[in-house]
Amino acid sequence: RLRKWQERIRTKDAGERNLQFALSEIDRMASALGVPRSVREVASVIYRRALKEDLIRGRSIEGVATSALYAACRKEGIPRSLEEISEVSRVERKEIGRTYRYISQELGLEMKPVDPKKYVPRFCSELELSEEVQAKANEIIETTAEKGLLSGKSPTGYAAAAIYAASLLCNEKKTQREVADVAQVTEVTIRNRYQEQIEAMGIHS
Amino acid sequence: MTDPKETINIENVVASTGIGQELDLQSVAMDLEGADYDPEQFPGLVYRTQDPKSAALIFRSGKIVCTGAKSTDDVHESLRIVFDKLRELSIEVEDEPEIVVQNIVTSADLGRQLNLNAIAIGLGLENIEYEPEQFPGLVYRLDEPEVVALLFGSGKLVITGGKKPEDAEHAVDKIVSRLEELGLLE
DNA sequence: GCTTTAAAAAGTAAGGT
DNA sequence: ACCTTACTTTCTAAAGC
Repeated sequence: RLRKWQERIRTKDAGERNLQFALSEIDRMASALGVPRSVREVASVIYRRALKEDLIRGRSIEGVATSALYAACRKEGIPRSLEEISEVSRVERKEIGRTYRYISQELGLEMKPVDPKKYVPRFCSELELSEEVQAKANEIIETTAEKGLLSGKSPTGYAAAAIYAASLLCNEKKTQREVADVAQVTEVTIRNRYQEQIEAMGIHS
Repeated sequence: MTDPKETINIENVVASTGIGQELDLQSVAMDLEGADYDPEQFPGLVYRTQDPKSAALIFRSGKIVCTGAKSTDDVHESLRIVFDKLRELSIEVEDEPEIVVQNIVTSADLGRQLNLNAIAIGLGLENIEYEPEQFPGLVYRLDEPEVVALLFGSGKLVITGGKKPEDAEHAVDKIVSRLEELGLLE
């Protein structure tokens, strides 16, 4: 019947419009975050897979699009924290987190936990810290993580503390507040992680 | 070495039951002191017992959910108190309503620190959820017994979703042996 | 899906002193 | 800097939206 045919067209158009909306949202957020085009493409692929696997039912298009971008950043090794992602999305942090966990699980993305070292280059450049500080921060993260200090800790707070410690050790001191602001964590978290890290590194200061 | 099973502690028991009679919650709320009833917000009336400490959710259908008790015995004792309170309001309550335990939350201690990153890889990323940016615990779902375990860096863990106290013991046994064969304990 | 109730684990956060 | 309170995760039943 003609009506069924029209309905199919209408549905197809609606689906097409939704997909275009999702992809344009991914593009808009990716631009706002300043991530490379390759990440937007990975995010688009993840979104299309989620669509194909019918994972959007009961969830908002924007939520899935945002989560796909969050996952893509991690997959490409240039993670943005949920806090940073939520600043360019109209979906709240908690919803992005739970949607990400859902699509990650359903699509079998097998995402490894974020390595704090992945945040070092970006945070250090925002703080205008030298390569020497970056190398020192990476060393602190590597060494203390091997000793088991990383379990359960947020990657951003962990990276922030190591950067703070490295800036002190390299005589390029940044205050806890400055580091806390770029990493979007509190000074309390930096203080706590910093104390554990310098103790594990056997540094007196 | 202390057997992790010895460290198991029941933290919460959830059970459901019913008095086999419909209730007018509005009048129960009026007569029962300490009752919280806001049907606009939630259809159940909340009544808390002090000893044993628990919270009972009483519904219009006469069905009741009891949560917060530290043992199955405490669940029975708490519900006995709730039943008596309702009888004092001259509401008919069956002599011994059937009480079904729906969930038991347990905590335990493996006695050694855990490298959650290594455990996440070892158990298989497809079998766990570990997002330290969102929550410090690693979520591990077991098929037998059908429970969920939350593993922490300290070596402590939480087991939930079980219906019998033995479920937690079996779960701890399986987790310990799994981590041992992966060489991730000690 | 949400609403409410309880409880533990450990990390993070916010407000007050 | 401390302390307290509170939110994140997991589970489960109930009735209703």
